[in-house]
Amino acid sequence: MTEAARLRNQPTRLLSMAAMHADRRVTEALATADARKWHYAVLATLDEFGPVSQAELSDRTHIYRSDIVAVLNELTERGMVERAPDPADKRRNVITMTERGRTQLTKLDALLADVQNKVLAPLSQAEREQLTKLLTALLS
Amino acid sequence: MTEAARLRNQPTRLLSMAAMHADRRVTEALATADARKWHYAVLATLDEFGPVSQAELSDRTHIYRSDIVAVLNELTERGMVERAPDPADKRRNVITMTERGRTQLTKLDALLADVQNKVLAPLSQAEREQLTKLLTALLS
DNA sequence: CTAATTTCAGTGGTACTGACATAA
DNA sequence: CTTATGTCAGTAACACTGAAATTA
Repeated sequence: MTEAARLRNQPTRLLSMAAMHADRRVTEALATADARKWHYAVLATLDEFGPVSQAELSDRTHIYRSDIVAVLNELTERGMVERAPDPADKRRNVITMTERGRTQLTKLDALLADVQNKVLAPLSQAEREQLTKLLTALLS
Repeated sequence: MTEAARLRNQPTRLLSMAAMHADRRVTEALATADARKWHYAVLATLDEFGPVSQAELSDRTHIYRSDIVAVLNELTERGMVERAPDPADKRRNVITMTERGRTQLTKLDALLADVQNKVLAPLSQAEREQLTKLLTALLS
């Protein structure tokens, strides 16, 4: 059943649909490891920048400060990060990744690498680079 | 403040971010006309295919049947569509666009054309076509 | 009896706002 | 006094599930 031409011809709609399709696959893959996108973003950030405050985590992942709280609650429950008050600034918490978090991150990396391959399967290597270039330009 | 390299290097994340950026602009533009994406999808579909049932509307727009109900309630309140029982099949409703709906659609078309231009501004004409081609390939 | 249509109720991840207490 | 941080409460659009009543 065909879409209206007006809808088909909106580039932003095409972009949304492609993103949704890709996101569904990412979400499915992460779900097999009891994780979701925000969990990955936080773990990857902690791995690269070491122990940081929630505010910095928010700035680096672009997850709102108010939303970081719940993500960290979930990751703490799962034993993947630890939340401790910062002695140097009592307003802050210092978030540290645990060994278990590191193991999880490695697992999620593998799952995501697989998703990228599957999602980008219809494109050649040159086309993948072209896509990255074009999308990056859109965000500048 | 930089993102972790692991995050930057996920093409699906880049795709999501570009789509979100575009979607925000679309949403903002439609909001100035008291509309949202689903409203436009329904009006555009009615314009192209004439009066149809809610089920067909759902199939053509990819909005779930259960969600079409609320969208149609909103469009009916605004006097842009009319919902009448189908005499030929009493299970169905026939949805018809009103004159006011047609006027609104024209307005939304203009708003969206403007958004497409603004969002795609960083790309040349050739690049826009390339992007469309690549995104279409991702969806096949 | 089976299948399609509309509707309602509800969930879940994400994006985003506003307010508040605490501490710098 | 102002600003930053963490937290909570709540909203909104969207994607999706399940079930119920009606009718084909």
